[in-house]
Amino acid sequence: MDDSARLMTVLRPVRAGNAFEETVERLLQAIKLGVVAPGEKLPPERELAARLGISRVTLREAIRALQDSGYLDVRRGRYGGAFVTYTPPRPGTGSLRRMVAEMGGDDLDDALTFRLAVECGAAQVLAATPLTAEQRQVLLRRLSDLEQATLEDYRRLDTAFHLSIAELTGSTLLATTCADARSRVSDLLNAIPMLQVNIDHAAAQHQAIVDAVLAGDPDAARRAVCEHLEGTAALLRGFLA
Amino acid sequence: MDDSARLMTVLRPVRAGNAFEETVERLLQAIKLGVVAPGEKLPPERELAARLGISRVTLREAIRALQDSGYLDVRRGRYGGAFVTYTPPRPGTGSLRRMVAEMGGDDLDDALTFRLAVECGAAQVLAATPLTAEQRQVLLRRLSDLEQATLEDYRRLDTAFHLSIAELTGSTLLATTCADARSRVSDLLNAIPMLQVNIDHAAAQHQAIVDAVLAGDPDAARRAVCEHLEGTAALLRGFLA
DNA sequence: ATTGATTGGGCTAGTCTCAGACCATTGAGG
DNA sequence: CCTCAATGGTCTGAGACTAGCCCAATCAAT
Repeated sequence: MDDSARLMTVLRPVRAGNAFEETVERLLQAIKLGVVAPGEKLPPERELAARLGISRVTLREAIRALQDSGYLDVRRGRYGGAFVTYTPPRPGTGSLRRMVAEMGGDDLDDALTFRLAVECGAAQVLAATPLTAEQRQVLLRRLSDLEQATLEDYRRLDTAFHLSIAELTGSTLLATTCADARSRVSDLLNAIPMLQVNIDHAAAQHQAIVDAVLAGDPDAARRAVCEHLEGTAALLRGFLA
Repeated sequence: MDDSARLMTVLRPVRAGNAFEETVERLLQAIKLGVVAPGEKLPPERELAARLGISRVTLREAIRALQDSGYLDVRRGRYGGAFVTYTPPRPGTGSLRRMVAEMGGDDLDDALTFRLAVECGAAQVLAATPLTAEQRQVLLRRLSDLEQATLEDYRRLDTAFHLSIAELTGSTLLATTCADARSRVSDLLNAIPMLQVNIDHAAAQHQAIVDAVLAGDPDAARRAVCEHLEGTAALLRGFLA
């Protein structure tokens, strides 16, 4: 926490890896967050390369790697493309332990703290903002989508709900940061068995979050998100104890 | 806020620029945030290049650019190095308008919202954490440093105080995010004339933040940071109206 | 004055990445 | 059955970036 800590913070690596690695990471984020749902396809290579600001060659290497790993099914010709084949693996505590071991305990705490801070911050900001009728509708829509979700779609729609809160603030930076925070723990969340008790509990908390936001109560919104995320974190740690 | 918005969020450019540009940006961040104070020097090129994960050639190009722009004074030989010569320009509303025009109004709102969310989130998390005696000391030290600051050092120590809150949470991700958020508005903050009234007002708010954190009251911490940052944001917008 | 450690300055060969052009495959619509 | 638009597959030359090496300058210690 002294000045040298701040040096480490700011003078950290400029790049997380080479273009290929960063591209794989980004595509994996899109897939695992369900931004591109199973069965859907990525944008055409030319368009995607332009969006990501990389060359088609590099993009194709990344797509090839994900194809080899079983995340994508690439088809040629018109109406072809890179189709998402990935579905979250069946939860099991064994795989959870393995993933945490790979990640490292400090990194897990870091990721959970990070997510707690940015999601609480987003909810608080949104609750302090006067919302349009359209914004309220989006939020309620996400909530009802989640309530009617099948077990298959639950995680994806849960992600959509949480990310919508950040998106509705209108801050792109905040939205990308929340997406990043979520993706850092998404594998772990997917490994938690989904019990009906937990889902019901989560549903009540989601409702409380929406209520607080719509009521324009930042403190209540903060508390509701905090409670929800700490519940999830506790569940996670419970399977590790 | 529909699904296409989420596509834009996740499938954004992988890289903000080439290695040279990103390195210049990072060094500028270290200088403008005062992580390397005026008169101090950057780490030796070899060490710095290793930390940033780039080659010495690229680093030297970036340093050269900052030297040409008057941010650094580079001296050879033992006890040489790249010394920071930059000091924040004298505030003036004219330069502020120009900078905002360059930045774009939407980007300004984005940056301010982002900063509000992450700093409130950090303070809330820290207040919810049981602090060690050492952590309390660090926080109090930063506060007293700021209270005794000369006009010359005020901005730098104000930055140090705010960043310490995120650092004390122990989350590297949160610390880097807060540093990033601050650097996005630092030029604008530096352009605001510093009136004694505002400094006194800010001092009281800083004290309120520390009180809430030490008292372990997340809601109060959130409110205190929110009030403080919205005061600054209002001041900023005031000079633009 | 000499020496030695530390630091910036510069060169080269090799790898990564890119832009752009062209080829191959697919399938809907005429 | 043909055609054509959309899409993935491939190649090439140029530029960006890197690792590693050696040179040049500076200054405290001797």
